[in-house]
Amino acid sequence: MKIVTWNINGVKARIDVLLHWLEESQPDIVCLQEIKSVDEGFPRLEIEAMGYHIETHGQKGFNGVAILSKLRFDEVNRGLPGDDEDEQARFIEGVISTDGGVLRVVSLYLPNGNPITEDRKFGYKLRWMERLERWAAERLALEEPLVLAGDYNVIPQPIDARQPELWVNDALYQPESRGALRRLEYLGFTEAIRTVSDEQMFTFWDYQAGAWQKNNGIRIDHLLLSPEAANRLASASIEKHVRGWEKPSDHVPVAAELAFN
DNA sequence: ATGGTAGTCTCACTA
Repeated sequence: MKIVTWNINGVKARIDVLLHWLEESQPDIVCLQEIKSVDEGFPRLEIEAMGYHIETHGQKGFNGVAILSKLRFDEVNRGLPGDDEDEQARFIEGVISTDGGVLRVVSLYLPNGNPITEDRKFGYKLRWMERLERWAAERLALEEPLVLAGDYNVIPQPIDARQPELWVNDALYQPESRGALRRLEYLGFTEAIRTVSDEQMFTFWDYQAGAWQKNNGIRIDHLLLSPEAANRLASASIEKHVRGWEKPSDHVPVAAELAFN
């Protein structure tokens, strides 16, 4: 069971790239972020023609998440609980039945949080992370295979940035952001990429200032596995080459293979 | 300190 997270930065502008990547990568489940589309605008026909079920949680212009799955959904929940005032589309959970039992998958787009001087940005990010931690603690109690996949907008460690000194005033690298991610992981999650390699790897290169050409990247897209999912982890990888394609997203797909039969 | 790029029912905002 190949599960992938990918911040696609606009699904309508990226549909040709997405279809080409699906053909090449052959994922079973794809968690997309920043679809930047309302649900009715999602280009579902072409993707369904490749055998995927699609569940979206979109909004106009910004944000928006989706899950594509070769297996059908038994249940779908939209929105992160804990704040009825929060109207940003950043969270969708799908429950899928496999031959090896139930699998719970989340596609999340954590707030960027910049600038750190504005509560409506950085405060919102930290409060969102508190809500995510509470939600995750509840779900872990189910003792099911659970994958929290997404753009976390957090650089976990200095090694996860080519030039960490450039990020010291950025919301993605604040001690509060990194501490909140660490607390989430310490509930009992295994981070897939760091389980298979200690090397420096990136998942995002800015469009600006030749970041890709200079390999000036950061690692902010993560797959967090519950113990029951981590037990099944066979491999994990970053599909870096996709950043070099025509009209790319600024993020690349991050994949984990779980044994599910 | 600035600007560099990309996407979106923008004429600004988000990243």
